[in-house]
Amino acid sequence: MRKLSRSFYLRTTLTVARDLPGKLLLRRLGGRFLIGRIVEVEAYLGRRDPASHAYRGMTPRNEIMFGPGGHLYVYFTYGMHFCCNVVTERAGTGCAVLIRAVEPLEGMTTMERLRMRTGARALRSTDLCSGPGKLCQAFGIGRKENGADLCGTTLWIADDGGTGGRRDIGRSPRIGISSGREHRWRFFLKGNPYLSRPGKS
DNA sequence: TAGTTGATCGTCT
DNA sequence: GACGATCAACTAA
Repeated sequence: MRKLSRSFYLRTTLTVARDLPGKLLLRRLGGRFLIGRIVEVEAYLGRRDPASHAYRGMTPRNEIMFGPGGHLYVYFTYGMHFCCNVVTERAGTGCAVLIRAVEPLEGMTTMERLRMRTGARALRSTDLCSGPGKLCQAFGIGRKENGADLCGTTLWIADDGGTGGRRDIGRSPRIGISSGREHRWRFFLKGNPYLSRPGKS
């Protein structure tokens, strides 16, 4: 298993987004490991993308997006949820990839405990990390993780050669976007039961 | 199964 | 002051 290097993240955002499904998200949390396979992501293309937080330029909230690739951009939304993004490309571009869903592989009892804290009731394994807000909760990702270096030792992404080639990757319009006409910038593992919603491509 | 709604607050206009 | 890259519970059919 190989930790992804900085050069992986510095590539074109759509390329990074297409390559992320199938990779492993790893988190060291209080002496334990949390591991999940990324199954669903969305690309946000910075200044030229009306749906991106970076569309109107840099603000105190989104400044991490304008840093170099390979860092985590975490933001708070709807008054109750966090979402986590992988910053891509070189500094100044404001590009990122939102991680929307993960298949839990290790540390599931810790994930369950973290998810229960804010009152979730039914917790099948397919409900643990099947959405951007859910996976942040399950992995204990919040304000403190904003700006975390994915080339560090507490939170990173790795390749275990776990899934096959690009034929397994589906593609569809992004979810929850209302501004402008939508692009097919959502990438997911076809037929995977851990998606935030069925992957029709 | 599809559609609706309340919770809750940081961010930007 | 309005709204959002969401979630879970609820209703109707």
